[in-house]
Amino acid sequence: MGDRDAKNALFDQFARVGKALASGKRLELLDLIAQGERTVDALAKSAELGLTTASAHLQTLKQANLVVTRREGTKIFYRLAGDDVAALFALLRTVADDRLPDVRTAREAYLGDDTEAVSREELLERVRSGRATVIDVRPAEEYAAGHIPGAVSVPLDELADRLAELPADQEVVAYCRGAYCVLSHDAVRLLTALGRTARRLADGMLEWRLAELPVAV
Amino acid sequence: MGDRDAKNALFDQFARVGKALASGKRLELLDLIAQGERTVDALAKSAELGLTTASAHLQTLKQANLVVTRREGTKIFYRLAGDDVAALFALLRTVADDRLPDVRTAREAYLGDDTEAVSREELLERVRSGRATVIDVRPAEEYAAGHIPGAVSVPLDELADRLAELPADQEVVAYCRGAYCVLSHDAVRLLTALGRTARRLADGMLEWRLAELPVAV
DNA sequence: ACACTATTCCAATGATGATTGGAGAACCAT
DNA sequence: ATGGTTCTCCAATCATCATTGGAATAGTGT
Repeated sequence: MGDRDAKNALFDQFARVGKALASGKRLELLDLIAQGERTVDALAKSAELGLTTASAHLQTLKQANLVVTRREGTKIFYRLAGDDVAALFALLRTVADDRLPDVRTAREAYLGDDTEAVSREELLERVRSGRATVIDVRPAEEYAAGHIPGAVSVPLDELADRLAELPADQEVVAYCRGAYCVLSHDAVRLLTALGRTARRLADGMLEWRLAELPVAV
Repeated sequence: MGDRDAKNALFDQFARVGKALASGKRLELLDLIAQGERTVDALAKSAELGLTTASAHLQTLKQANLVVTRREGTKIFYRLAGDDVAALFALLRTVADDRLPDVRTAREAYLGDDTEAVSREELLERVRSGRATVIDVRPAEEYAAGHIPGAVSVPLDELADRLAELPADQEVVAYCRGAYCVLSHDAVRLLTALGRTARRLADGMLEWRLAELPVAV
């Protein structure tokens, strides 16, 4: 047998990444950061956390080297250390969803009634043939940090007001952050209630990027 | 914005999986369980943990549904809930290794001086052309639970005694549990010290299985 | 029924993590 | 320099987790 202390040290090092992923708040911050770099203040507001609490969690993520920071004046921007981190995050959620019945329950409670989904392939095909309008319903800054080519930014809060911009005779496909983002679900429910034909991308920008599909900036 | 409580509940559910992965001891248990089902007692001994401590950690893994149990008489066998869990575990280690310099340090300290490695493809090619003898240096019960086709079980403890079984004019390729398993490193160092030509598989059975290469039982 | 084995449950202790407000540090603008 | 902004550090409190020995449970063999 190899040296016990050295083995413990190695596995404790692996556990640092596990520990970073061991809090719902941190996972929510990661979910936001995965959409593009954000400041501490913006992240705290989006995740509805106190500034110091958010900062403490971000420090934890930073010490696990899952995120890196960039300073610009008084602001500090956090972004993912790499796409391997996004892949790990996505796999964690998939495993949780596949293994834990409570995740399915919580997901259904959060996302609401299921709406019709289209796959990434179907979306690409619809865009190519001009048969659908693709809208990005995330906040504008996330769209700016990278979006599906051809998609129009229509943040969910503006959707009802900007309905006229969307062709009434065409299907609308909405997408947002990822498989557990509520925005596209809300968008489809809103559009359907207003008499439009709408569907949502089954997952979102996170999975799109991980599938190495083209991203526009 | 969606319902805050529901969103917190969802992310806290995801975090259950993270929490399960947030301990070096549990990761070591997972590493062992990934090689095939084992009893609590066997796992406690292999990981050098107290029985109740091991049981408590196994309960944690079980409550996260990363492992499942099977009873046989008085014994309870733990095994992985699925290969998705193995993939998550492997990705966690890869990300940790790529991101945390301390992991590299701890790995080098544990595995010792680096020995020459062959890729999975090279191993397959060498076996096919009969140019190498492949030995599985894990404990016999792990070999029994599944091994590389054509490999011979020579647990590390028996290697020195069973040297005569290995053709002296052929290269030996040793493999063990995975990329962070010390056994194949020790085997190569031992064989080289005894004048044999030996190399090790770059990773191990965990990665072999995840690559969906054939497994013999 | 009884002893025996394997494992979990329980309770107690110590260790680690989360959250918060307030102070401090880095930077910018005037 | 001074004041304003953004964020981190510090210290205190509370909550959660790890570890342990001993009791309890489930099953086997006599």
